[in-house]
Amino acid sequence: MNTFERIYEVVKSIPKGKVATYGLVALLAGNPRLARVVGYALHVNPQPGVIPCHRVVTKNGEVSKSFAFGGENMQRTLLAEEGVEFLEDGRVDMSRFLWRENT
DNA sequence: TTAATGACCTATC
DNA sequence: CGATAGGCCATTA
Repeated sequence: MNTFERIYEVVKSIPKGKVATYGLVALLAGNPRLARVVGYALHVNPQPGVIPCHRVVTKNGEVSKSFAFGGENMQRTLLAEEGVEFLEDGRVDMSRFLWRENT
């Protein structure tokens, strides 16, 4: 199992209506320092539609600008459709929708 | 193998 | 609070 595949598995394991941070995915992937690699892995996104990259946000719950595959608004909309609420700052409500293993 | 890049995170000014 | 610098790991050329 390569690091990338592990990251993909983790990202795909993110339940609907919740969001995960790069650091969290990296942590579950094996190393908490893989945050950058996680972003890189999602960057290549070999399986769009299968990998909910829109559920991955930064630790601050903010969506990466470079992400904007269809506009930052797009990602927000997708998450909103899943039931994820947003703060007035335009960030995801990490305190409530941050994905956790034990919910 | 070396050098360079990155959808990050943390610390400091 | 906003901006800058450094560090971490893996991938790619």
